[in-house]
Amino acid sequence: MPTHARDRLVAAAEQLFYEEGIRAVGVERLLSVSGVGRASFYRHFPSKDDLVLAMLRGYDERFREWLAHAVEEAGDDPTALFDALAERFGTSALRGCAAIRTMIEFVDPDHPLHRAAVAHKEAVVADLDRWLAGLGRADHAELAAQFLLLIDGAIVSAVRERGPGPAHRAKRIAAALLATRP
Amino acid sequence: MPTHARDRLVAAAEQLFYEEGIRAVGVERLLSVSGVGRASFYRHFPSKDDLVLAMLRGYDERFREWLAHAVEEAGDDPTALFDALAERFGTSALRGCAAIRTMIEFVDPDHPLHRAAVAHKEAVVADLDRWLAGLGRADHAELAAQFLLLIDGAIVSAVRERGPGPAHRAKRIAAALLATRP
DNA sequence: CCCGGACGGAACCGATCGGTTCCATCCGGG
DNA sequence: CCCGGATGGAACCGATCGGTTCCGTCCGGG
Repeated sequence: MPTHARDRLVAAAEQLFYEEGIRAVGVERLLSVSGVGRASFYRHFPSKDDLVLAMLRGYDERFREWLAHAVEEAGDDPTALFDALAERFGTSALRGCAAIRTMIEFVDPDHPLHRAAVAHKEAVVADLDRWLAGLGRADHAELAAQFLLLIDGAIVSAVRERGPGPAHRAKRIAAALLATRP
Repeated sequence: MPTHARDRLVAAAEQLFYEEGIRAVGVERLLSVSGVGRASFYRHFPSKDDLVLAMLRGYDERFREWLAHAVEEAGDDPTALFDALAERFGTSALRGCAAIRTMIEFVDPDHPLHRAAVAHKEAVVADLDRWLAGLGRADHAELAAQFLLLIDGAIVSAVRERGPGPAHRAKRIAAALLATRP
């Protein structure tokens, strides 16, 4: 339990936006769940969108760190990320990826929140590219894009299927891609 | 230009919900764009959600027909669907897949609109399964699920990348999958 | 010609939206 | 001890939300 109002707001935002959607959650709910006063909200964030932005920043940081840890733990095997994904899919109420959902809820490509979500995905693909290049693959750039396509496909599939199935499926595809020489 | 109020409403719904999102478009906008009176709206649809449902039904029908046509035209080659996808991605403002977006905007798995979107995806995977089984693949079920994962991954990628790139990427992956003997 | 169904316009409803303002309180450091 | 910054509560704002109701009009078939 964070003590500062700002931290409590971000925590409530992460939970509520993830479970119900951004447009679906009003400021009122955020206040009652976080226990923060209305005035304090707008002292810390000029608008609701800025809170969403803060939530996205935290998501970007945690998710990529989590991914990197999974890959590193497996001896720099990028396909290990799908095992980590499978584990995550197995837990309770999966609701997809915060960035994908933001990208889709704010579908206008010029919207700041859409752009922030896109930036997260581009950062992930850059991470993937580094790991795949580390494997000595000449086609690391294409592979990185393919891996992100598999990750996003697995996430969307998992929202509807529930369970680790889509992650295993994506891993099998990824392994097949790595098995073919470039 | 459909003459009947109901058809005009569905047409406006398809356009507006696709371009801006379901929650983002109020009944007011639907009325002014369609030129339908408020009373007529609720004469044809008990609620806004029912209009969304009607829109989804139309999307399911058209999209699957379009997919089937693309596959059939290529001599029953299922990977041809990615070429059709690439063509679609190349045009103007791609905003993703109506079903994925509905599934994500109404993320509660028990919500009728979420369920309807899931049903569409399950119908697509059933179509894929038939085509792949027609190829004589023993692993047609797994392949069908993999193909849908690739389709959804390509769509999500395309929302952020714009252009046919993700579709070509997905096709290359699909071809690699078909190249490996089961 | 006239009747009835389909329709559009507008007023209206309570609820909620995101956001502003004022005020009382609480708490820690000087 | 006391001051100041951070806070929570509540009233209030205009706008919009989804939905209901009534009424005048238009148009085609009997």
